[in-house]
Order: sequence, then structure tokens, then C-alpha cells
Amino acid sequence: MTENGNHSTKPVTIIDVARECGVSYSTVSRVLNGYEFVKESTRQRVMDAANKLGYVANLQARSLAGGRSQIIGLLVPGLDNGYIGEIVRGVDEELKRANYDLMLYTTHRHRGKESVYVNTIANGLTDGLLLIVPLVASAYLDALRQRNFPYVLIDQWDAADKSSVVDATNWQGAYDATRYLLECGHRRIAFITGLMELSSAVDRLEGYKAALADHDVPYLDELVIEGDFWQATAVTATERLLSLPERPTAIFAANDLSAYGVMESIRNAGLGIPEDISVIGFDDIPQSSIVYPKLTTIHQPLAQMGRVAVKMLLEQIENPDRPARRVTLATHLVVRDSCRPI
Amino acid sequence: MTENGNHSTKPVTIIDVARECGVSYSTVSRVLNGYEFVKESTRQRVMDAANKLGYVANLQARSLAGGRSQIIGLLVPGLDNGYIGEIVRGVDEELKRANYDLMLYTTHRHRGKESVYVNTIANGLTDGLLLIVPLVASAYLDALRQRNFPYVLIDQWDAADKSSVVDATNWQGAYDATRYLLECGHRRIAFITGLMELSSAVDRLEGYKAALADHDVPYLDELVIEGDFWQATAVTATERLLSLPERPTAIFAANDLSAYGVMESIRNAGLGIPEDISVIGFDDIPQSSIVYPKLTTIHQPLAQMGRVAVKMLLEQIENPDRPARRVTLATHLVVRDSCRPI
DNA sequence: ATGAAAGCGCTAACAG
DNA sequence: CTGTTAGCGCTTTCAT
Repeated sequence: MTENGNHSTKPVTIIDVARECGVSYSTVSRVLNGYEFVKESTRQRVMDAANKLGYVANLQARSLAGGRSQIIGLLVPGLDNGYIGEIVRGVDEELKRANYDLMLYTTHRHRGKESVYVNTIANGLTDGLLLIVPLVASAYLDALRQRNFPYVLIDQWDAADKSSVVDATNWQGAYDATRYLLECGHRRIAFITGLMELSSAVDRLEGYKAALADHDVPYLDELVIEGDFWQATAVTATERLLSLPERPTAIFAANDLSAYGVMESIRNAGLGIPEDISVIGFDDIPQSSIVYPKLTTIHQPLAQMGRVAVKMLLEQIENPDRPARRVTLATHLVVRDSCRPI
Repeated sequence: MTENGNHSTKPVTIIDVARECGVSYSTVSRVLNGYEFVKESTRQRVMDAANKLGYVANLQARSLAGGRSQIIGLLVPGLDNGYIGEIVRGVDEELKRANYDLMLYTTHRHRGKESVYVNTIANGLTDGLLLIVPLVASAYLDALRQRNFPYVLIDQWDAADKSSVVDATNWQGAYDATRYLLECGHRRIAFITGLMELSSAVDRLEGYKAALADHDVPYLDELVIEGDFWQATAVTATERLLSLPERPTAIFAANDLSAYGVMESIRNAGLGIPEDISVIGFDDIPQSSIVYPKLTTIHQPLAQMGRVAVKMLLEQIENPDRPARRVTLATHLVVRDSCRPI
């Protein structure tokens, strides 16, 4: 047997495979692409040769030549918050199932980079694009659509409503969280918002307001502090809340990370959770069941959102003319140990 | 039909740019690649035209033609454990600085996939490869080296010692953790190991043993339970430890995730941390400062390991003949609230 | 200093 | 059913 698969410096190409079994290299290409009208015996011979030589497709060449790269691009703000990690996990799982690879772009919440990336990514290497909470979406979404480039937004809707998006019931989730607190007897319920440029943050604030209104509890400006979904910001925000003449008895943080900040701040002030103040979050990232006390929160099916997004994207890649659609997954309350009846 | 169906508007190519400013497209290529012998005025004209047209390089074509793809591949077991996330953060930061993109491969700890990936990744798309705690490294490392393909191992050394690797002082860290416990007066110190196929797990166990020996505390088989770096496994392991006729007074978990499992299990048993049992971890992932009680642990400079790995990889890409080298970063003890003197 | 031309590995017509 | 032939967009000799 020839050992040239292992010892040659150059990777094996379809030409090597073709030579090995005496057919033209376009036939090899056909076999490799599952083209149906190839004689069975030929297909077999090609497959054997390919395996024997250890052939591995060169994706760049394939996609340059007009085929699919089997790569999808994923644009995320960063990997440092558990929340994204869960979505990526779902994306990754589903992609694997469909035999796609993942190109990861991290913007580090740098607005300028988003558009640069989107253009680069859409410039051939990837077959489609997944965007997680993009900040300045509208700027380049039009360009993408013009080029009929498949993409799906995750957890952020398109104001123009022309994009495919998968998100969760942010309004309802926030409503449920607030109602739960209300039903526990709380009346002074503070709310630390998310980054208000994101639709999810806006929806959650609205849900909070609506629940209050439905229970005839007045909305108080002093109890609502603008945050940005980060723990450190929530710490400061909570300090302000705790120094109010009349302290809130419960604090609803727009996401779990912020809730950790709230807990930290409450503890710093020498108060207990939930004895003195109840805390509720939003997202239900994995860490929320290991913090102490375990965080009561609104569960958002993050991984599933990732999976669904991939499915939608793949559909779009298969059938470019599919109209955009929006899938909203349900959230639900997870009661743990950080809240108590007043 | 002339279109390939995927994109309705064709991206700008160097040919367009060349036409725009009346030079040959090879000149455009030179300018774009920073070739020095180009008349300044020509360079200027080309740059202007490129900007005006919104030219974006097609990486596949570039790399197919023999240039660099400016993409490096990153092989990780999974994104679901904080630990990897930190390393990736460092990798990502440094890559951005060097203007490289990231191709992410997740093996989900599936051994078979590792080698498939490594071959695919090394087959042209990427300029180099970063491998985080690969399981079956040796199998394909040889192939990589034969092809002179740049790669760096993170947090796992190559038994054959022919690979560039960046890791941390696992032995010393474990020694320090154990010594700390010893100095707190503990004598019955249990140890839950990591996945013993990984060098870091082996080194940590050795460090634990050495510290014990140096303090004349006998090594007891019953106090050492094999784990796998996962929380759930540590829960079970701890249950066994707690049911011992004579309970340990302290438990050292081979990583923070396991330490959370230990804490969970101790709490399930109605015991207190650190009142009844002290717990110490290893890694110092971000969550360890938000769990309650805050975890005393060995800090491992994960993000920095990622950054250093990228630097080493880039050096290798620049200069393929650079000999492999190993960089070991220092760990250190971080005292928080989960341990107390006996 | 710049142009011309030869591929990189592969897909997709177009012919048999 | 299979071989032939263009490119895909770009880097790189080799000329000029």
C-alpha cells in the first residue's frame, strides 16, 4: 500500500483521488457532492480512493468555486457573560447536527466593528450569518438583505421588521416576575433595567410597568434605575436604591448578571437575602442555580433559541426566497430561594 | 443564468478596484499586501479607489492563492464551563489585536471528532491552530508537525514534548492549595481529581501528594476520589466522602466547577461551609467570586494563557522554523471564604 | 515600479 | 454517465 496520505507535505486533492482511480476529477467532484447520476461502481471506486488517500475537502476552494462553504458566521458581543454561552451552545449543537462549521466573531461591544465584520463575513466565507443582540443592526441589515444574504437575529428584533428573528417573551417574562413579587405582597418593587438600546431591555421594562399597573401599584421613577445588563453597574444602582429614604422590599434585575450585582450590594450593606430584600432575575443562566441563595428568576430557553435560529438560517440557505419570520419562545418563572413573601 | 443564486449583487473585487484607478490588478494586490516598492502616488490612488468602492478582501481566494487566510482555528471541548470561556476571551483579545479571525471547533469531548477537525482545519482554511485540552493529541500532532503546520497546545502538555505549549503551574498550585489547608490545621484532606487523562489532572494530584508528604501526613486512598472536572461527578464523589466513618475536614477539588459540586453536596448533607468542612478549588473562574461562600481557590491566569498562546502561534506562523517551546505561567492562592482553620 | 500570466482546488456548465 | 473546460478572486513569479 502507498503511504502517501501520511507522508506527503501537500494535502490530498481531488486530482490525486482522480488519478488514483483513473477517472476525471470532475467525476470525483460529483461523487463527493452526492450527484446522483454516477455509476455505482465508479462511486465506490472514488470513495475508496478518497478514503485510502485520506482526502479532506478544501473548503475555500469549494466555496470560491461557487459551492457552499458549510460555515456559518456567528457575531456575538462577547463570551463573558454566561448568557451568550448558552445560546452559543445551542447554536453549536444544531450546527454540528447539520454538519456546518462555526466562524466566531466577537465585537466586544464595539459598534464600529459590527459593520466591518458583517461585511467581511458576508463576503464569501460563510453561507449565512447569526447575529446575537447586535447593537446597530439596521445599519447593515439592509445591505445583507439587498445581497439576499441569509441571516437571523437572535434576541433582538429588527425595528423595520424585515429580518428573521428568534427571541423570547421578554414582556411576558418581566410581567410574570413582577406579578410574582406583587403576589408575595411586595409593593415597593425596584427595577434595574438592561441596556435600553436593546429591544429586550425595553420590553422587560414595559412588562414591569404593566404588571404594576394591573395591580394598582403606582410606578415610581425613583425605583427604576437604568442599568446595562452588567453586574458592576447593578452594584452601584442597588446602592442608590438602598440609600432611598424608604427602601424597596424587592428588586427585580433585568438579567441574572445584574441580579448578582444586586445580591452583592445588598450583602455589602449588611442586609440579608431574602430576609430583608427579595431579588429576582431574568435569563436563568447556569450560574443562577449555584449562587447562594439560589436565584429566583425568569427562565429563558437560551440554548433552544440558538438551535431554532440555526434551523431558520439553514432553511433560508436552502431556500433563499423564504420570507422572514419571527419565532418567539416562551419564558417561565423559576422559583428558587431569593424571594420571600413580605 | 449568470448568477449563482446566492447573492444578487456581486462583491467588489480587486479587478474592480484596478479598473477604477487604471492599474493592473496585480498592482492592487501589491498595495493591499503592503508590498514596499510601489510608487506612493499609485498606492494612494489604489487605496482611495478601494475605499470608495468599499472593497473587502475575499479571504478564501487569498488563501487559496497561497496567501494567509488571517484565520486561526481554535479547538475546544465545549463552551459550557467558564474555564474555557476565560481562555477563549484571552485568545480572542489577542487575535483581534493581530487582526486575525477565529474559527471555532467544539468537540463536545468526542474523541473521534478531534482528529477529523484537526485534519479539516489544517487543510487550508486556517493559518494555525490552537488546541485547548485535547484528549487524544498525540494521534494527530505528528501529522501536524510533519506538515509543518503551526499549532499550540493550551493547558495540556505533549508527552512527546515536541509541541509548543502554554500551561500553568498545576503541580505547584495543587501543592499550595494543600499546604494552605495543612497550615490551617487540617489533616484529613480529601482530594477529588480531574479527568486523569489530562496532564493537568495528573500534575494536580501529584502536587497534593507532595504537600502531604512534606508535612508528614499520610496519603490515604479513601480520601482521594477520581472525578472528571465536572460538577455533577463531584457531588457524588463528595457524598462518598461524607459517608466515610471519619469525615474529611477539608476537601480540595481539582477545579472550581468540582468545588461547586462539593459545596452543593455538603449543603445537601445539612453541613456548613466552612464551619463543618473547608472547600478549596482550582482555576478561579469568574463565578467563584459570586458563589456563596466565595470560593478560596488557586488562581490560574486563564485569559493570559490564551493571549500567550496566540502570541506563540503567531510567531510560529511568521517564522515556521522556530523550535517548539513551553511557557508555564504562575498560579497563586486566592483566599476567600470557603476555608477556615480547624 | 508595474503588467502579464500561471495557477491554488474546486464547482458547474457544456459536450459528448 | 463521464470527460473537458472555464472560471471563482487572489498571490506570485517572471518579464518589462
